[in-house]
Amino acid sequence: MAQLARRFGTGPASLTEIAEQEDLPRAYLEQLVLGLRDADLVHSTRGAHGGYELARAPELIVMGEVLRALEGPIAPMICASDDPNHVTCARTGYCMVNFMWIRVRDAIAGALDSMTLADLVPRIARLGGSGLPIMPSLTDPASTGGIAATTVTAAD
Amino acid sequence: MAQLARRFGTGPASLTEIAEQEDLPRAYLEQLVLGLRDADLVHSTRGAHGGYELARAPELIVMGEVLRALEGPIAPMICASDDPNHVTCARTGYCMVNFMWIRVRDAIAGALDSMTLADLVPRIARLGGSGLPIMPSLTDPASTGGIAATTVTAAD
DNA sequence: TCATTTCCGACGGCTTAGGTCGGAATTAGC
DNA sequence: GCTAATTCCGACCTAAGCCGTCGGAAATGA
Repeated sequence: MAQLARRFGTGPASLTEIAEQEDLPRAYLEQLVLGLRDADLVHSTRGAHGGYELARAPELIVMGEVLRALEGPIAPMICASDDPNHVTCARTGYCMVNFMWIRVRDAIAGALDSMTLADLVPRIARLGGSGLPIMPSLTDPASTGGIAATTVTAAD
Repeated sequence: MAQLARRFGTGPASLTEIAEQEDLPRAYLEQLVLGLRDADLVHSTRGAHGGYELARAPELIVMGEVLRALEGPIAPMICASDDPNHVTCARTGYCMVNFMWIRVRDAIAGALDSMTLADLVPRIARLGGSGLPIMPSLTDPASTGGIAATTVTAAD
């Protein structure tokens, strides 16, 4: 997704290209991108000179969507799944451990839903194949607050 | 740990007892409690009439400790471990994906470190073997904020 | 027509979580 | 001192999941 974000707006990119640049097996990428396509995060164009491209601008793709598309519902525990129609066990409602996991799950979802692809792939690194992306100082706690700290809605 | 919290102050409880009440295999509990003991969360007294008991009051045991004792360092990804002396991969520092996982990890740690055993095992359910514990309304978002919202120090 | 590329289902290996088993060390009560 | 209760500990087992492979069918531009 990072690769696709960098190329956003420049037409479809084939998996073979991405596989080379990211040093990952193409066959594996295929499998991953399938889920992303079903979640409408990427568009595919088949045939020669085809490939994949982001379905939306990086700013509009929250990492929660990406992760859910790749790994399924967010669930630190089976009994605390994101999935609206998951089977709740009989204890849910009075089980304290479940209560704990729900809070953890919401924390994860909150973090993920407060980041967009654009946050991870800064504009500088988008078109110029300059190499290493510049990132917000990780050690400075103040700077982290600057990233889309608004949309912390743990959907349910 | 919930069981031990309820019995806190009433001397050691044997695993056989707990296994019965919680309907879990004793042999499995043994394995779990070993980690808890090494982390100084429970004290053990060997021999007849021995057993385990909390090393501290439930109010002083944060769930982060418990989880770390049971499951190891908090790490949604190998490259984003809680463990101070974990091996950082070469990309750490400029890898955006790692950046994302770090934020997720901090969210998890924050949630876990803001809950204590006492929050999960309300006083009402401590001594009286009355059955179901009473829990703070889960559906009411306002109430969740009331639980030890202070100690959100993602230790590191 | 052909090379390129997505699409798709089946399969395989390795690691891990979750759990079992058997027996040694320790200790209270008799 | 004996015995029963209990922790302690290492070896073992099993099902599931992650990561990845493989082979081929369908679409499409040149």
